[in-house]
Amino acid sequence: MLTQKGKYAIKALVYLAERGSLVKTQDIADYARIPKKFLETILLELKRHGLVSSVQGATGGYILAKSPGEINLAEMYRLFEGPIALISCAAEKFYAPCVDCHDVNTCTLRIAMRQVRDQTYEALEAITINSLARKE
Amino acid sequence: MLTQKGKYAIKALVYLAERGSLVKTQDIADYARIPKKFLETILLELKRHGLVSSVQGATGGYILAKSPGEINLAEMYRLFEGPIALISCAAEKFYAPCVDCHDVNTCTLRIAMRQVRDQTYEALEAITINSLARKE
DNA sequence: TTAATATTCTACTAGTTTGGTAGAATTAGT
DNA sequence: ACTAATTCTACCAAACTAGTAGAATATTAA
Repeated sequence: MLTQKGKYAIKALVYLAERGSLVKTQDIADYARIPKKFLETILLELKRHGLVSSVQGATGGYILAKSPGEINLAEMYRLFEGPIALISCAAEKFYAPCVDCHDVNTCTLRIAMRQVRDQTYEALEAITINSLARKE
Repeated sequence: MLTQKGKYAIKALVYLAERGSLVKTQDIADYARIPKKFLETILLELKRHGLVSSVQGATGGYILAKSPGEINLAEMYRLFEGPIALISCAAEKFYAPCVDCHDVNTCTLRIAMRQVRDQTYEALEAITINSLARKE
């Protein structure tokens, strides 16, 4: 399951994609029903990762820094949740060997979990912020 | 990511499948490198769910209660980790509506996450304890 | 019948993660 | 200068994770 934080991050990006221009934190919080203070920390994190950019001051706010079609949920998952794989030795970006594994190369669980990861990755990668945004 | 507990549970079942007869907790713990006391609680949980059965006393131990081909990782995931879906409103067995959702029927995130769930489910369901066991 | 060895059961615990909040500092438009 | 926004650091309660402790019970073998 996604954390609330990860879910909020996705919803915030989708709303920014729908608006397409500078949006105040308060507006996002109201629309997506996210506690404003919590949303602030999430937006800062998104900014640090280059997904949004901000304008300071009284007329400031946030705006997408990348095309919404270029942000997919596999990337988002990794940012907020960590490895897509269910065990670290089956991960692509977060690979780490199992401590309790006898032989990494012949571990049947690792091989099976790698296939699960690949399937899940494909599904997540196919979903972009743009595909989630409501266009009218 | 799987919890250690869930991973241990799978490894224990796989080892029981490989042995095919009554096995002492200590043997499983040694082979699968699981803290024995922790493994005890896991085996009890597996027993309560009908996946293993036990024999008490000095020559006791655990044995699979179902055919290893009939236990798949989707079932195991649900027992030890919860919903396969990444958000509860996209879950099949653990469905729960989102508090912060505007309209469940048109929520684009729910629809997309349902596809992710379906893909992941298919992959997990295809893996059985038998397919993970090493036969010689 | 008693010692040995196994499962069973309940409770506890240290550490980490989650889902936030508080409050002050900074920035920019009017 | 005032107002309203972002930025930054620190904090916190509750839940979850990964176990451990210890006693009770069941069975076998001597």
